[in-house]
Amino acid sequence: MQSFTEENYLKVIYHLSQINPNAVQTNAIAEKMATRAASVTDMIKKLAEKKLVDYIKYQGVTLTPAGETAAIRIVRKHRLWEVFLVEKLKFKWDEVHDIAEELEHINSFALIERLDDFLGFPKRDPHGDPIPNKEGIFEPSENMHLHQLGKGYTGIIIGVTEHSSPFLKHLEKLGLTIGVTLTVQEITDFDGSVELLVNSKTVNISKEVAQHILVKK
Amino acid sequence: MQSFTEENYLKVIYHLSQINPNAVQTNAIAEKMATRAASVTDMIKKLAEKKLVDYIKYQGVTLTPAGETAAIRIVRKHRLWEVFLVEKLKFKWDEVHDIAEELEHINSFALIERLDDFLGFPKRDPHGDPIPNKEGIFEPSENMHLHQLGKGYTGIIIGVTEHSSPFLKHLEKLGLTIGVTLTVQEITDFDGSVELLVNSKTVNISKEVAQHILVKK
DNA sequence: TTATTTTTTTAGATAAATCTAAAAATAATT
DNA sequence: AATTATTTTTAGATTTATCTAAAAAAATAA
Ligand SMILES: [Mn+2]
Ligand SMILES: [Mn+2]
Ligand SMILES: [Mn+2]
Ligand SMILES: [Mn+2]
Repeated sequence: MQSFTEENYLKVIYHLSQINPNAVQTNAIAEKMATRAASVTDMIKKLAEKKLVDYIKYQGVTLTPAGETAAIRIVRKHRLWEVFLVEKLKFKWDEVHDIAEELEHINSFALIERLDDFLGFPKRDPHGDPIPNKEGIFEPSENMHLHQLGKGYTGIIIGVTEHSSPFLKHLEKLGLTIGVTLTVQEITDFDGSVELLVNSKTVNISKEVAQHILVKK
Repeated sequence: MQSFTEENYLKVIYHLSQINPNAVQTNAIAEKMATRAASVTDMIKKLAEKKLVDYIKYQGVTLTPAGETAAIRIVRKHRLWEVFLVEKLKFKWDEVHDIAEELEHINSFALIERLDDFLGFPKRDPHGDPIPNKEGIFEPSENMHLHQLGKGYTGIIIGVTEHSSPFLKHLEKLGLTIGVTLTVQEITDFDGSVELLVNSKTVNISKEVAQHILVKK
């Protein structure tokens, strides 16, 4: 078993290696964990000792298969708890992250399997992120960022790649929530902002916002 | 805020001072926490520093009002989570304690209030223990141990004062679960064992078992 | 290729929670 | 009241996860 701290490191390394498939840098981990590079080096050595990461000095880390399994288990728990909080306890999608950040460390196999059952085996969390099954397998899906959808195309919002409360509240105000259908009317050359048609109304969003919305055609 | 460890100490001190209203002894805490007396002394000093306990060297500890409030908050969380695990996730009453022991430390006021709402504001946990309300108030109730009920009297099981899995499984096998009506037919002089009538069948239990069942007339 | 900047690691400290062994205080027995 | 037994505390270590400051390596720029 891992400590909470070790689990948080594993999850951060996992997420960073999703974004960039190369070895994960010490500094990148330090920033995500809001800690110091020296602390990261200490912890990496410990995780390497436990065979959860492969580590070469000055060359960053990658998860071993055991490390990835552990990381995915935590991601699974985090996302299932988020579904519980939104679906059952009626939290808003911008309120659940911090609580799930604690709940993900509760250590009981039976608990998470029963929770999954209770929730009806959901495939995505409230932010559209996929939930791996018991074996750690993600359902394949073809998403793209709204920014890349192209003028004239219609898509359905299936997720977001930014989870901060201000961003999520902003989307909600604009009516851009999961499952909503939209059409790209215009992409401005000047600043990359995007004009959308949503429920027969025109909505303008910045390039930055568009880059954090996932859609499928 | 308190650490998990501090919270566990506060809860143990609270429970011990319920059983015996005098100051709680260092050794009693050490036994319950499965730790050493020296460690308890260290932690007591820290809790006294934080004004959560009153402490006189060699004279044991008592909770301050702030300490009691903190302890009751943890008890509330523990018991509400147990209700969730049994009522919603279909765990057995002997399986929930260890999981609740972790969940009780999740730190979110909104979470516990919404959970309480979701569960329909239960008044007792799966073992019959009372759940304090948001303000820390317990509903008054007049229980007695089955052992003290007296020959010929009829009562309803409302709780247990022993939470180990073997004990709870034993009760279940005997049909002695919460809400069941029973009549005392005989109390044996020799060993204090009790003969009960439960659902028109005779059930014999030892004195030790009878001492851990709470009933009301 | 040399110099500069950035990244990463080491060395050494600190704080929290624990432990063992020994000393001190209190309680119980002669 | 003196002795013995029990309980509790102190002293000093250990383990885990941090940190700062300085050294070392790697990457970038001149
Ligand atoms: Mn976490
Ligand atoms: Mn999420
Ligand atoms: Mn606990
Ligand atoms: Mn209980």
